[in-house]
Amino acid sequence: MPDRIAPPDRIGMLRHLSPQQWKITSQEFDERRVHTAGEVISDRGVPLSHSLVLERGLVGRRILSGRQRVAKHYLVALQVPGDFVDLHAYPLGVLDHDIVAITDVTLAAIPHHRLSAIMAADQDLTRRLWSLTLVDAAIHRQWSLRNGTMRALQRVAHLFVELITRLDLAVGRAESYRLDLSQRHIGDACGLSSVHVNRILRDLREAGSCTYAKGVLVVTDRAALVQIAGFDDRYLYLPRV
Amino acid sequence: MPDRIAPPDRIGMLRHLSPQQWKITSQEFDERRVHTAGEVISDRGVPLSHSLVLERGLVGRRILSGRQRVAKHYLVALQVPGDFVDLHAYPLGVLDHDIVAITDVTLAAIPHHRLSAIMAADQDLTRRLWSLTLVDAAIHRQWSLRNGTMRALQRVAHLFVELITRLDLAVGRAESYRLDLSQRHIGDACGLSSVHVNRILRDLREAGSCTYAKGVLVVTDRAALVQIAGFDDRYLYLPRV
DNA sequence: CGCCCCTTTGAATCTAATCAAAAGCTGTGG
DNA sequence: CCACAGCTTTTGATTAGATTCAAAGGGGCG
Repeated sequence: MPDRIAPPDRIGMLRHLSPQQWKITSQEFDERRVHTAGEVISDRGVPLSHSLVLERGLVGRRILSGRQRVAKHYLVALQVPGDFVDLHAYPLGVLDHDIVAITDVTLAAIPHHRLSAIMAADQDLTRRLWSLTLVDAAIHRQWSLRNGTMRALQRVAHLFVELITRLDLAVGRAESYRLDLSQRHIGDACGLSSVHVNRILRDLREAGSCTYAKGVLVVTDRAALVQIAGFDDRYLYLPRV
Repeated sequence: MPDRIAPPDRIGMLRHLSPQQWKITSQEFDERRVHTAGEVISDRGVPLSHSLVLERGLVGRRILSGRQRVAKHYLVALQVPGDFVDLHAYPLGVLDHDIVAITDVTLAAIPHHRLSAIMAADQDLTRRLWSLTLVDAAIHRQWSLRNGTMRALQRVAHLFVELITRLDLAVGRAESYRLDLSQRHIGDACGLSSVHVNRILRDLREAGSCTYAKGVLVVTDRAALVQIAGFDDRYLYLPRV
């Protein structure tokens, strides 16, 4: 019998799997990993033999843009608890981006050969795991749209609404969220300078929709924030609860 | 014996499947479709029972941004011959974007239930089809990076280099490419106004790297264009040939 | 205490959007 | 065959949004 760890909870996007499917899958995790804020969890181009589920904290997927003198970071994705962070490494083998811990995080790791084994026995499970990676792709499309068509205020609002919508699913609805993103992180995700993000956060505060300070987002007027963001959650393919 | 059509060629990204796998898959296509430039091939939110391989022409994936008075179009992806256009509709069932014909196109359709049948018999084929959808996701990440971090000149150059790299794989290397994208299309893909795209095309021409006129891209100095784009093809996960 | 990173604000600059207008092309119908 | 409508391309002028540079204040940590 191979080594096992206590299985991760079935929360957030993992609800796309049935309870039975998650029971089978979650037993195959063999390692729990802890990283502190800022650590690089895996580097682009390195072959991976495990995939990770995020249990606690926030993880970013990062591309170093323009390998000129000043390496600028750009965030192509943020993962919340209940997300597979790098399930796409299972079919692809190697990733085109780094994975970094935004906050202190804990992750559960499952070896690809075990994934392979349980998928061989359940075609529907395969289809659902595949779907999970495609929801990520849908989110990429929306980020691309965001940075391609929206002004700064809307971009930040849209990012906020996306994150709280996903967090609602993972940890329950609240009016205050500990994101622990620096203004630089927000800029890296929205294609803005951190200076400009700062001004936008002031604008959002003065508009009375939300305040962001010390890594905590307080949503004072959710409807207003959704309105500014022009947010439509269909692209998230939220599982029924 | 169900109805069949002449199988599509195994070109471009389809080379991620082995010849044997493609032989099996390509026999299951049951319909060939033709659309003229500008037609909507499928609408967001509509359940799909087939997936499509692009045989000829260019297809765009489009999101209508800001459903206010003036519906603005944004292109989240462009597909070239040899691409599955909407394989992700197989696991997802429904798409979050429209699919439109940029040029006159021909497509081959395969029903999802047949895909399901052949994947049940070949786990490696499943993994490779899954990979194809993940290469699309990697391209989304790069588009997001492009619109999030690059200035207009680099964005257009990067789009051009990406497209010709993918077309090289599908139809062979050349120094001239019939893209048939209008300047508005290029703007919709790069998050720029068509007016600005026009000026950028002039800049690229005057820089001596390429000329774009009447839908035809003539690459006069490929190295210079790649240089301007800061292009690194690793994200395309190109199959060996 | 001192260092470093994050936040905040101001000023100048620059990039791209917007507004406006004309020229070129294409297909249609008289 | 020509006239016209509609769309794309092109250029100019103005405006708006975001970057960059600069500098100061705050907080956490060794």
